Amino acid sequence: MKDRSALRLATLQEALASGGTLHLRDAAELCGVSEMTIRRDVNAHPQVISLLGGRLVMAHTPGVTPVYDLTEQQASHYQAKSRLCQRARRFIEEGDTLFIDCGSTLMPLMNQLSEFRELTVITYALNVANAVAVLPNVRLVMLGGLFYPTSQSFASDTMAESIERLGINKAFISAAGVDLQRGVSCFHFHEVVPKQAAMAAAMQRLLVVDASKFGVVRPAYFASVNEFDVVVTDDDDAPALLRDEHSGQPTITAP
Amino acid sequence: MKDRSALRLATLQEALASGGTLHLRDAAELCGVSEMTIRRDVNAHPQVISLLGGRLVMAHTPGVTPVYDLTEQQASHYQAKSRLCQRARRFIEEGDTLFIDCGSTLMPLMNQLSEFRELTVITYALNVANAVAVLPNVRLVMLGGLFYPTSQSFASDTMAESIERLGINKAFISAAGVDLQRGVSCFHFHEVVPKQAAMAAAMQRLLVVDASKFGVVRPAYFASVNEFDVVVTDDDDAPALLRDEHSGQPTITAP
DNA sequence: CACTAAATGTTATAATTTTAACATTACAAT
DNA sequence: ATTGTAATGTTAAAATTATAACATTTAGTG
Repeated sequence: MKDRSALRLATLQEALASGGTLHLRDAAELCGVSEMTIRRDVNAHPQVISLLGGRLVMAHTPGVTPVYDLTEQQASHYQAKSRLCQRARRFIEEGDTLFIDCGSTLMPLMNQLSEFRELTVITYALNVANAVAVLPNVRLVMLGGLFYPTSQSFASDTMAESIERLGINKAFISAAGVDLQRGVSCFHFHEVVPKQAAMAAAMQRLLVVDASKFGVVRPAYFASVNEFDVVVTDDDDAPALLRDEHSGQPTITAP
Repeated sequence: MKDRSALRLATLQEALASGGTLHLRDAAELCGVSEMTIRRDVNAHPQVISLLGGRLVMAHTPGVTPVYDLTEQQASHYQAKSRLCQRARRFIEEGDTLFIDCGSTLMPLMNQLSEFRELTVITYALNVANAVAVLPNVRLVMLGGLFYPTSQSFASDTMAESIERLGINKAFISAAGVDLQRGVSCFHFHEVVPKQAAMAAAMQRLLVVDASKFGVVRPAYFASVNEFDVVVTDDDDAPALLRDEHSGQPTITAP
């Protein structure tokens, strides 16, 4: 017998390629077989198509949910990040033009932007862009270039001058390491130019970092701590860690 | 009473940001409320999070399924689009640098790029970028600018010159209307500049359109039919529709 | 052409999810 | 404090989905 199963799988994959869901009964009708057969097909290839509440969804295809369950622990980790961003949110005002850095730290902040009437977000990160693209009240400006998967962001040789031309109210910058002596650093060198350009162009510079980043140094240095106007953090000891004789010390958010 | 509902939504969104699913009971425990409350929260915001077989999934997040049901008709419609792109795929060669236009027509083509060893994709569309970003074998170049939700694409005053600087092998262009006399057109004027610039910069220009587009004229004209080297279509009558006395007639893919 | 084995279909049953109605709690304003 | 309103919780019933066991069909083989 020919492998009709593979043929059906291909049909269903095609149907789902653009990223929707297909009800089991429709899939069965589409393939001209019983629901049970579709069930068996799909269960035999969980890495291709998954069955979720009677509906077929792609498991892995570009732009589609890998269907696995988050543990409660994983989920609560995001809660902590979310709290950090709730502090950062207090610095945003109606009508602001915000520069949003790449990384996962600032993602929860994007979910809070729907509370404003009108904002503009400038970013060079794909994940940030996606989060903002669905908000009808936020204008999105994307800085393009070559894509770097590790940071989900773009870089180009013209990015610095593109940023110079923009009017930025507040630059929200994230980092992988913060050290009073050795400065603020990140993992990837391609992030340095956009970060520095945004800081130069912005009226206010905010560093958003969780407690785990203090005393850490990463490969790519991009600024000293006192170049920032505000440090937003969830670390109770941050004020002590960042105490400095310099006059240009940033405000540190209380825990 | 404070709006705890929005807070829970943000928490759940954050938990789901990396693209998994969260069981209703875990979501309830995570937020410290009953399952019914989560149900109500989620049902009130179907465009943010959907409930699918007792599990929460993002409706829109980066690389994640928008959860709506494909009808059988829609599903087979995608099959048609997919077939169209299978024809378009035959023009791609190993190592190519491709310009990919915005719209939904060319999305199935992105799913087929993993069959190549190495490619480069240049685009100004967010949905295309998301599809390509997950392919390890494809270099992605994004053209940024202000985001236009209707076409999920970006536009800027420097895009034309950005494209001029790029070396494009093949430009895959989509359209909303194709007419021999009135030319090739799309809905939105902001798409005109990138389309024209890409066609000018490319070594080969391919128009990819399904049968429904022939004889249709849309607001924004951007090219005449014979500016294209190839017309990829699933319309059997296309050769007749596009017959022309001009010498520069494009190749038309056989049905 | 009968035989075998795999694939598919059918049915009944179990488990789960959804819905609806109503009870309870929490908050705000007086 | 008291009351009204909105939010949340609880429960039971309905609808849906999943599983398992067994019947039937189909394709390949001698």
